[in-house]
Amino acid sequence: MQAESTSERPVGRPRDERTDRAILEATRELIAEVGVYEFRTEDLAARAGVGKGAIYRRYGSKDELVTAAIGSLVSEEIAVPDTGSTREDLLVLMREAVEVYRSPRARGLMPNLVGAMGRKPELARAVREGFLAGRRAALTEVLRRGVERGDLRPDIDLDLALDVLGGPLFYRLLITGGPIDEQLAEGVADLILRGFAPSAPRRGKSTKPTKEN
Amino acid sequence: MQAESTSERPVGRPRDERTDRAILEATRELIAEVGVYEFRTEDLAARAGVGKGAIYRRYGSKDELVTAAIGSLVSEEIAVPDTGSTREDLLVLMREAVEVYRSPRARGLMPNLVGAMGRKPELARAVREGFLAGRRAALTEVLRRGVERGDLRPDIDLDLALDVLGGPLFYRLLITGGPIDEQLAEGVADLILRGFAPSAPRRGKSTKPTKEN
DNA sequence: AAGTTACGGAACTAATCGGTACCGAAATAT
DNA sequence: ATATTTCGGTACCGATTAGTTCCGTAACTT
Repeated sequence: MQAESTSERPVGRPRDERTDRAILEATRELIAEVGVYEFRTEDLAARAGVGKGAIYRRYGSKDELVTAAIGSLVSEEIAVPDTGSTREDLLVLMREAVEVYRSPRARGLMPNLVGAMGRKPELARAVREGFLAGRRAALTEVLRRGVERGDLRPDIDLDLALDVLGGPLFYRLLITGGPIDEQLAEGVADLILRGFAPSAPRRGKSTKPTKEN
Repeated sequence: MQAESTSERPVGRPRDERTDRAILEATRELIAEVGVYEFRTEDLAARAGVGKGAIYRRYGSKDELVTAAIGSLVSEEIAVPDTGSTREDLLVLMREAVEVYRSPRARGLMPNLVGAMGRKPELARAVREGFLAGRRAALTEVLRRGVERGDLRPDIDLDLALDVLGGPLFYRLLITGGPIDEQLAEGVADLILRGFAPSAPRRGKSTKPTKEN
C-alpha cells in the first residue's frame, strides 16, 4: 500500500474493455427489443458473448446496468447551424431529428424508455438531458436569431415553439405511427415561421410588435 | 337444446356485475400506478376486494385481463362543437383534451400504455381507436368547416395539423413534463390558425378570417 | 329440496429469474 | 514462480408470482 496514487495499474488481469462495450451494446439492443427491464440477464450475457460474472463484476444490479446503458445513449453534441436563413437553419435541425427518430433503433427504444421514464424520475432526467437538451438548445438559438433577424415576432412563446417543433415528431413515433419524414420537417418548420411571423405591417424596418392578442 | 336462444339465464348463481366492474377499475388503477404488467394478481384481487378465483373465472390470463381493462378505457363520444367561430371550436376541443390529459389518471396511464403499445400492436390499436380516433375526427370536422368558412387555406395538410394540435400535448405529458394548460390549448390553436391562414389577398368576397387572434 | 355456479379467502404448485459460487484458463503484477 | 484478478460457462439458491385447487357459504334454477 505504498504510494498508491489514484490511477495506477491494479494487480491481476485487467478488465477487457471490449467486454465493457459488448455488455452495454447488448443491453441497449435488448432494451429496444423487449423493454427496459423485461430481458433476462442470461440472454444479455449470451448476446454479449460474456459470462454473467462479467456483468455483475461491473454492475451491482440490473438496475445499475440499465441506468448505465441508458446513460451511454447520450447523443453527440448538436451543432447550431448558421446558414443565414432562419428557415434553412430550422430545417437542418429538423432533418437531423427526423433522421435520428426514423431509425429502427429509436423506434424500438423510445416507447420502452417513455414507459420507464414515467416510473423512474432519474431515468427521465437522463433521457431529457442526454437526448433532448442539446437539440432544444440549438433550436432555441436558431429561433433567437430568427427573432433578431426579424423573421419571427419578438414575443414568441419559446416553450410552445419548441414543443410544436418536437411534439408532432414524437407523437407520430409513439402514438399515431404516422410518417416521420422530410414533409413533417418542412411542415412544422414552415408552420412556426408563418405562425410566429412578425405581426403585420411590413413597411420599412418596423420593429413594432403590434401585439393584438 | 330446446328454445335456448342466445340470452337466457344459465343455471347457478349469476355473476355479480359489481365484481366485474371492481376488477376492471382496480386493474386500471394499478396499470396507471405501476405499469401495464407490473402488478401482482394478489394485489389486484385485494384492491378489488375479490378473490383470485373471481378474476380467473372471467379472464383466462393476465394478458386477457389487461387487454380487457385497456379496452374498457374508451372515452365517451366526442361532440363536434359548432360555435360559428373556427377558433372557438378548436379551443373547445383543445380544452377538453387538456382537461383529460391533465388528470392524474391520464398522467399515470399514458406513459405505461405507450411502452406497452410499442410491443403489443393490438393494444396500440385499442388505444388509438378508443382514445384518439374520436377527437381526431372531431378536429378534422372543425378544420374542414374552417376551410369552408375561409379561415383556413384549402390545401391545408390535415395530418400535419392534427399532429400539431395533439403532438405538443403528448410531448409535454410523456417527455418534457411541461405544463398542460389553457395557454397550451390557445397557443397551438392560434398557431394553426395563423400558420394555415389563407394565403393572402382577400379581395372580392371578404370572408374575413374571423380575425380575433 | 336438489343441483349448479359464484363468492372471498387461503393454501398450494410450478415455473421463472436475479444474483452468487465455483470451475479451469488466461492475463497481468511483483 | 507466485499472487491476483480477469475471463466464459455452469450449476445452484432463494425469492417472486401466475395460475390452480379447495374450502365453506351464498345465490340462483328447476
